[in-house]
Amino acid sequence: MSESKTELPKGYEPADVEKRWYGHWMERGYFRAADESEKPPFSIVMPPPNVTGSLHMGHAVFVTLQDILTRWKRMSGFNALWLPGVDHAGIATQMIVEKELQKTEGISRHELGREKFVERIWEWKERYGSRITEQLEVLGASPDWERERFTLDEGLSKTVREVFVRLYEEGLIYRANRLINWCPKDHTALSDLEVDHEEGAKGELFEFAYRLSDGSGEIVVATTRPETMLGDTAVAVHPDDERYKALIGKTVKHPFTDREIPIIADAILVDPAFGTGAVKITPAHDFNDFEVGKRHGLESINILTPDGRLNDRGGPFAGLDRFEARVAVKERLEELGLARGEKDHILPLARCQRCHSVVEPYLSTQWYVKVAPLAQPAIEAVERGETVFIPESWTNTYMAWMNNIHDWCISRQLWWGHRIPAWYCDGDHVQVAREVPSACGICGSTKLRQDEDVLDTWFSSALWPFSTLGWPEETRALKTFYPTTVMETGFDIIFFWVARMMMMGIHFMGKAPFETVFLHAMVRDEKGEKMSKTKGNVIDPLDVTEKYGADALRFTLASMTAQGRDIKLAVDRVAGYKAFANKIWNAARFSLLHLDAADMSGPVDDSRISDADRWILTRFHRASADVIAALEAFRFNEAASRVYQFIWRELCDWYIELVKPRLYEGSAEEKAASARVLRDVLEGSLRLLHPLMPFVTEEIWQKLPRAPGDPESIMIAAYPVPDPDRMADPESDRFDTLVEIVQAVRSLRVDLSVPDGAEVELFFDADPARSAWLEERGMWLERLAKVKRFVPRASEWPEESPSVLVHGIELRLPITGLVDRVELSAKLAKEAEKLQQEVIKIEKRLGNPGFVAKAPPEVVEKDRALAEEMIARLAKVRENLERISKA
RNA sequence: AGGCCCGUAGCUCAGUUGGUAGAGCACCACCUUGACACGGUGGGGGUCACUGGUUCGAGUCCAGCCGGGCCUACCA
Repeated sequence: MSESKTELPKGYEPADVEKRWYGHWMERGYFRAADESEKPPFSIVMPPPNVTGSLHMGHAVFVTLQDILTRWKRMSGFNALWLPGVDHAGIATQMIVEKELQKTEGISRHELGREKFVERIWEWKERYGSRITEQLEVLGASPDWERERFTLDEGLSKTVREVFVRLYEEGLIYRANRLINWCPKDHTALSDLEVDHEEGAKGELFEFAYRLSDGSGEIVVATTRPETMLGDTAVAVHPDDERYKALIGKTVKHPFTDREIPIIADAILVDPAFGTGAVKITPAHDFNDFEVGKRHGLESINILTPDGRLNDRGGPFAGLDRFEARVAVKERLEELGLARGEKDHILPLARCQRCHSVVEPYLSTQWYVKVAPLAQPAIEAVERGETVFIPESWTNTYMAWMNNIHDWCISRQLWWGHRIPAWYCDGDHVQVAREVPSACGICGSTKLRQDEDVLDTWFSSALWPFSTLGWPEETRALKTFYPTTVMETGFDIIFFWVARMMMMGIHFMGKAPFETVFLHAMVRDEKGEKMSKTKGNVIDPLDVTEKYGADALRFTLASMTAQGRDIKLAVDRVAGYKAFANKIWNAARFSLLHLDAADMSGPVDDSRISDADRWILTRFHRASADVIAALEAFRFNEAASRVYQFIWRELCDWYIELVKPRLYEGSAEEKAASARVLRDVLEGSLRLLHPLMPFVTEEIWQKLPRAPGDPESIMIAAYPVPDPDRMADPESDRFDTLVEIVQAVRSLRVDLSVPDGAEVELFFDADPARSAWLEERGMWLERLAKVKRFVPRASEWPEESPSVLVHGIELRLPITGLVDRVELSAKLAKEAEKLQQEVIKIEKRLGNPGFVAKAPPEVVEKDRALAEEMIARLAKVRENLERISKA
């Protein structure tokens, strides 16, 4: 890094700067957190991206927000840990490698065999598994990479086994044969959450008749899935339905099999008003029917194979795909004269979240977690505020889910994942163990085979906050960082992940895994539509970063993260914040031309600095306080806009202009004092901004003159600490008047068509004290408002000129021949009209006895003062108008 | 069916105990002044979806209503 203050390039170019600094930070180990420290702990565990993932805006959001929090806390004196990791992503990864295998070698995973196939996936992981984390680095992420974990690594696998065995021993994991959601394409069971319910798919309600066995007639049922009738084992009617009362207890004859099917009464399931009021019951292929089957002791007939074809219980339809069978069954029923018509019907469709196949309710034996006992403490933890959701409204969502939670199907018929630590002997005894058992614990048989299934990927994710810290070992890191401070993630995985971490964390650690859960919104395109490859509206973070820099993207995402709102990302915005980085860059370029003069000995000497210096110091401390308050409340957009407003509007637009007279024309002493303030405020601004824009701030910071004790990187410098005395400095507020006068004069110049370059005489009318005050500060008016002479009213007074009032000081410029009097009159008339309206409004309020009597005195007082000022201004504008139109 | 969120300037959005409606971009006019045209200065633009209520006072609280989005739910 160059130490010289030589000219910086004119524009800020992020590309090389970002790469350079990231490498430097890594080398110096700034991202590391200590297992033990004097400093208070702050911890975030990163939501592990899928090993198959490539960077998208969702990642960019979490990286941005978590990195902001981590950098801010690190700078604020915390032992800040951001623990990174990667998820093995069961189905997704297996599918990718399977596809690759098929493509390159033309063989299926079955042909290769389980062991070899899993080896292939590991090879794939070694080659491509670090891509996603490398992409996170581009954004400036500062997690402690040395602690990076993979959900399938040795340590975490051990945690998973330990948890599984303990839960099994506690009776909270069990095995059962029941209906589950089955994906016929992926050949695996799915949890309820992995099924998407599609709204309003077009289908039809098909009606057909079952003939009564005794030949006395028929009963008509309705279905959206005619093929399931092959597995029907009852027809249900409502017990009070007069139409069918006499039929209850009779049987019907199945047209394709020899089965006799009973007609039963079930008041829970049957709605007499829907369809025909008679319902075919297929316990093996419908969740409701399964319950009916249990109530009435019906047989469950599975008619499907795992890949969604009709099995040999499908009679003449065996071998057909389920959708082919649907058509075939209908046709056959029609041929038999049993069809009774069909109606259009909107039906909900359940689809596999991964492959979008229509999911089938399927009878099979799976492993489950009994969640109710785990959910209760997790509910209570939130109720008593041990864990807080932000935005708060997610609390309801969490509660609603937890209060109505179903057992969690955790076994998956995949090869990639944590294999279930259960073994079966030839005597069919089950043994769940931490290590491979040598013999059956019940019958002593040594012929053992391990359960073929693996665990739901989310099972290991649920353990993330403590598995990554070394549990079940009682590590120092675990002691220091658990419970974690913040969980920052997307609301879409509140059930998948957050709720389950809560349950597991409390169960195994005795404490909820995080103090605060901050849920960010989804990133959409600028029109508010979900980004998707098919729509072609995906904005690639890497493209954006390349073009505008990581700082600009981060700042954009932060400034758009308002609580509870989707992030509608417009690339224009990013361009705007690149301009912001450039603005700071140029402010630094300017400053560096003068900072050699800065007096760096000791603290800032208030007796030597100017009003403007005091003013900006106050502003800086106020801005710092606001930014910190915003970050503490997770109001990222507020933090961003406040620091933006300070740096651009207050520091660049005002202070840099205000400090110029002294830098250019001041005495050496004045120069030294003001340059010091300029350095301090710029340097402080960089620290304030650093968590949001880490790169440009470091690049500039390194070029500034060091104060004694400054560290070697802004990353490890202290975050600004607002000083209450500075914030409350009354001198600073008095200076606001000068700012307003500058604005008023500039405005007058435009009104009077004074050419930009022309210097003017400023006439003013004020009490003696303020006159003196103003004249002493003439240098600023000279430079900022291009005033060449101050003329108090006593000497001359341009009677014909329009005037303006600023805090009781009346200002006038001499009128010139260039003025367009018609235009100016119109403008003044409009202004008068506006003021008039305001005055009417305020006077009406003040005239209301209720207001004066009941409103707080200070509010009334404020209004009175306001009315007075408005009236005075109105009078002035009217006078001006009269003078202008007369002349 | 139940729940949640949103509707404020042309666009994207702020607006935290109710007290003179804000920002960024876009737009108009002027300015290449010795940090920056990724810039400067000055402007225009809103009946805060709608209807009631509470209140001296409502963008802000309450009720209702319209419009948009999302989540949960086993209707054959």
